[in-house]
Amino acid sequence: MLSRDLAAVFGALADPTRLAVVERLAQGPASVSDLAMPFDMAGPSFLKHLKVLEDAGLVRSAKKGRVRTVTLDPAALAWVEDWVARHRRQWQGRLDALGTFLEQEANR
Amino acid sequence: MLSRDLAAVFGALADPTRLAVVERLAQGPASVSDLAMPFDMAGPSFLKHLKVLEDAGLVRSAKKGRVRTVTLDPAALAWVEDWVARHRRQWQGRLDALGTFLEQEANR
DNA sequence: AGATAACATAGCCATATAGCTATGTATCGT
DNA sequence: ACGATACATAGCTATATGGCTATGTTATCT
Repeated sequence: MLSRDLAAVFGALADPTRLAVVERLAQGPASVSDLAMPFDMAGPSFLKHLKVLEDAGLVRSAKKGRVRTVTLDPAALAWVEDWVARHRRQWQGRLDALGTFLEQEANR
Repeated sequence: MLSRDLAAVFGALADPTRLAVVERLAQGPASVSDLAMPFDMAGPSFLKHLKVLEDAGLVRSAKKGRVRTVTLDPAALAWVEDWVARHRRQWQGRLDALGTFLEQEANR
């Protein structure tokens, strides 16, 4: 279904570097070099990670002068949270129904 | 930090096949062949996907006779939901703070 | 104007991933 | 006992991913 794009979002989060970048961005926007600083990684390698995050819709960016500022886009995170919450609830519902069933069985 | 394992969970969900399997399992446990049926894929290929899900802790399984039954493990999903919710909230807090700031500026 | 800074692009390389076929093993049905 | 069923394992292949260096482009600084 829509699982194709959702899979891309999960894929973007499936890497320690990108996960750390998202965590950092949750505290506010930052430039590319600020974001790259904590990582012992060549520039181009890091830029690829940013591209993955942006392609997945987790991040937006705009360039002013020679510095590009990156911002978290909450839409993708909201989507992930919603999907996970829905399936957790559904599973929880199953468990509750099973509990009721076992209870009924016990009272016969 | 703990990001390493969380990345593995995201990685397990970063594939349409595995995502669909999780969706199916949210409705209740199923055997390997039941799970595999919707997919036009060779048996061993599908088994690899199940192994990825199980290694990531998203799924548990037990074999009885010749059939292995697979069950969703809610712990990993809970973890994902918690992480996403935390960072969304943090980001939302930033936005709210910015709103307050702009409002104060407007009133001077 | 020239040097430096901040990305951006191109292209290479090693490993990981996702698929396959062929074959093996342990149950189950008759 | 024997064939069929339900996984499991081994090993191959093609493409994707994540890293690098080298080089280019566009602002900013002095």
